[in-house]
Amino acid sequence: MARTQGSHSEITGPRVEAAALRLFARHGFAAVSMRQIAGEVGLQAGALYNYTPDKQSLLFGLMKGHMDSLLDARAQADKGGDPVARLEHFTRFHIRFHLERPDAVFISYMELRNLTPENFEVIEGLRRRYEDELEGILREGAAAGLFDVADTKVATLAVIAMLTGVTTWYRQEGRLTVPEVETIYWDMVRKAVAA
Amino acid sequence: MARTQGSHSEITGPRVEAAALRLFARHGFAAVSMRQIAGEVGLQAGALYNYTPDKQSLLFGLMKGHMDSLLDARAQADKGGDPVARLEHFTRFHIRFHLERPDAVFISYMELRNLTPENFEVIEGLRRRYEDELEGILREGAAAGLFDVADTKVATLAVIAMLTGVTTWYRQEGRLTVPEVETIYWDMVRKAVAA
DNA sequence: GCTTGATCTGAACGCCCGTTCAGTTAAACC
DNA sequence: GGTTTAACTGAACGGGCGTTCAGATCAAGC
Repeated sequence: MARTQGSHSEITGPRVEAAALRLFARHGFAAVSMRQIAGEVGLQAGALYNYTPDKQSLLFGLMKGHMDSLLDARAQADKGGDPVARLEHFTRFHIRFHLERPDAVFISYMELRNLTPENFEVIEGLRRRYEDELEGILREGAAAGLFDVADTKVATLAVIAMLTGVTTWYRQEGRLTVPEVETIYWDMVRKAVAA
Repeated sequence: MARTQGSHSEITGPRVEAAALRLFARHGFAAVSMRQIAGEVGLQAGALYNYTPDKQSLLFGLMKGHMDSLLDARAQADKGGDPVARLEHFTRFHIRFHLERPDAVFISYMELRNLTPENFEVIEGLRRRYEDELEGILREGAAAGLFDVADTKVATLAVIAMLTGVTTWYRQEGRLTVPEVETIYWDMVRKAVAA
């Protein structure tokens, strides 16, 4: 047996990534085997190596893809304006974006330690670039007297931790819609940094 | 060869737990082997089974121990008072307690998915009991008109996520002392829930 | 319709896994 | 000092791991 009916790399490739994303998020990178991923797609393990040089690259590709699309979406979305408006926009954007891809978020925060040092550096750099977006807003607002934060860097990390935490409890079938959640969090963020 | 010089279970037992804690936190439960843990303590893998029935119990014991001591310490520390004072006390307690045991915190938040369903239920229950402590304070303060939170449950989770986030960036050698960090976070928490 | 190249199988490689256990040694007790 | 018991070794168990590759099969272009 060999090449199977209806096999196409442009279909199988994304299916491999999707299966890896789901399984890594569910069970963790180290606990998922290449055979499991292959099984999910309906392949033998060997066939995966048409799509990734190794397991590590598979993980890195998922995380890099997530961070790239996060930074891209953020760049598209930032409409400028005064710091308060920008902060509200950032808050709502962050919540919406993260709630739309819970698996990728989970992996990107949990599997950092399973990256090789070089790959870790890349992801860390992208994460810092995203944090800098928020820090810039807070710094600008503080300089204008609109915000009062004791330590801009700490405030940045505190706000991001608070916002990202939403992914640990939010359920689509729950009692709150995403816009409602956005508003609740924006209320807390606004007050937390208020002058 | 067999029993080694100076071998005592009351010494080896804690050493096994400490090594497992360190290694699980560093590399993740699934990525750490029993042979690695044993090596760290200077044993063969088989000897570990004098101290734990299996690897899963080792993880569960660490997490249960952490949650128990968290709830114990919290029970000891709650001095009562008005909701604002209690909230400040909770904030400072949470930060201090978590910064004192980063490895246990890391494991307890990251390795939930590696617990068997029954063990998961136990840890989840303890975690909820801890969250209820904060939720009680917020509810009491809101009823008294001291706090203004749109959704008490969401506010609870948001505050805890923000506070726990401190463990991801705080370094002992860094520019901030623990009390300074406590004060910065308390300032944000206070304002975030303020009326 | 033939050829070519992309896609996948199935088997194998060497290695590590969690766990068990008979046997051996050191500590503890009388 | 002899006996008992706690602590540990070393080897083995069956099985799964990531990765490689020759060979088989299908899709696509002429």
